[in-house]
Amino acid sequence: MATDRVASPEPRRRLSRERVLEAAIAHADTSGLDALTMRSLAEMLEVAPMALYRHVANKEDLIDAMVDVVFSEIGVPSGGGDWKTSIRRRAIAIRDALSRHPWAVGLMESRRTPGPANLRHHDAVIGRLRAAGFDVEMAAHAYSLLDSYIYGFALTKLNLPFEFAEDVGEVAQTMLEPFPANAYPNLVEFLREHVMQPGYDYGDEFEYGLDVILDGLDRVRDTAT
Amino acid sequence: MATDRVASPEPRRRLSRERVLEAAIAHADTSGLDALTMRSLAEMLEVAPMALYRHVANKEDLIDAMVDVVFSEIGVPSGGGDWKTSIRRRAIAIRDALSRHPWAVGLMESRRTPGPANLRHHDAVIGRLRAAGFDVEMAAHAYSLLDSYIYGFALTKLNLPFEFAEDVGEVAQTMLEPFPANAYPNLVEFLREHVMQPGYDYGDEFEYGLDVILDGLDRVRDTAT
DNA sequence: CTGGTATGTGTACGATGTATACGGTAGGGA
DNA sequence: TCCCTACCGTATACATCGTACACATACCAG
Repeated sequence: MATDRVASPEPRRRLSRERVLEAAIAHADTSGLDALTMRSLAEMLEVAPMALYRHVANKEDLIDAMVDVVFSEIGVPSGGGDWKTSIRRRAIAIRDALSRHPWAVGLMESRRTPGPANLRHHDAVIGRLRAAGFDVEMAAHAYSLLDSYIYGFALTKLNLPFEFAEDVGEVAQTMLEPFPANAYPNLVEFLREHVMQPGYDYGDEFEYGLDVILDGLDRVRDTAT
Repeated sequence: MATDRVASPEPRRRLSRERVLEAAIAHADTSGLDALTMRSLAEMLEVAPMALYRHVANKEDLIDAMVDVVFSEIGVPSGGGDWKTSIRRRAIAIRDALSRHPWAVGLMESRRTPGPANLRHHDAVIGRLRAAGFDVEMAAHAYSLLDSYIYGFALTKLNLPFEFAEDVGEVAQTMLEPFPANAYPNLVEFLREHVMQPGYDYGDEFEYGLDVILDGLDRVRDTAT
């Protein structure tokens, strides 16, 4: 018998929590959270489904861990410089992370057992706001406003029934088709004169709204001082 | 045989799309969207599960219709008066509707086949902004900013791991327990000096942020004119 | 080598959405 | 009054999901 257990071409690497997490995130990134079943994940890793349960307690625990990986990718806001610059950078880091990992939208704030990267992130942002001169209450206002906007933007963008200006014509067509022509004149004008224009990308709206918010917060911070 | 089919105590009302919708929304309101299964819904209505499929095409169609009911509850912004007042009222109407129907958060913007109430709502809001002097592009900015905030606030509020100031102590305790003491000093200060104060209600943050946004939009509208 | 612990497997169960075929019933024309 | 037909509710069944449980195997300490 050729029991060459050393030179086996595929050494059949041991499973680990890290490998499970990595595969789960890759799978969710490309196929969505619905497609992430314990069975499909096991197939990717070429193990039996139940093997996963030696490394994650259950699917909930798996998702908790996946979310914490996303938080760790976001990092924490840099310390020095203008508060607006560093908070702005954080907002864009979140948007980018959520655009890499769309499945995480709607999960980021819902973990009842937040991981260390999650807590570290919140701690750092609050610290940055406090250092910028926001008192505790104003920091709460600012944090709520910023995160509502950031996650809300990701949510509405994710849920947009179209992606690029090319599709949007057809989508709008099928959306409005079952209804009488001219039933929604403002909506039609809006779609035709803005959304369907070449070069339109809803994602561009993000920074505009973000700056309105940052300027508004800066103003109330000044008056409070 | 006493075949009094008239005076039967429970006339066994016929099913209808309206009855199915009403029951589905009531069930989702009290028990969440996860608990809304075709089987549990059928049980509420005292019919066999498959009876539902005479009135809704499938679960997706059911949820589409439920979302449109929520849109119809929100209504459309009033025509007259200050634009800020009517847009502010709309924002609060959405928040209230989503607080009655938390399951709808995350679904409102994702319907690929929006119902009539949905389209009517969007049409009216765009119309109100245009009438207030926003050009098409500025209306797009404003709409994106407002809705991102409104839905984002609902999302983060929904996902908050605590509800009232009483719970928050325990929740914070269990959240921070597995980590070294003083690992997250800013977070701890924030929880202790703000969130755990008597009378704290995260919901109160909504109007503060909303007004920052409305003032910001008013300012850019003025400069554009 | 030997024994024990960590890791992977096979099988099975209850829940879910829904396809398909069937049975009852209401209501309108004869 | 009777029957026919269209509609409405039912019974059964299947694929897919998360995961409990008992067993098999692989690896490491003595």
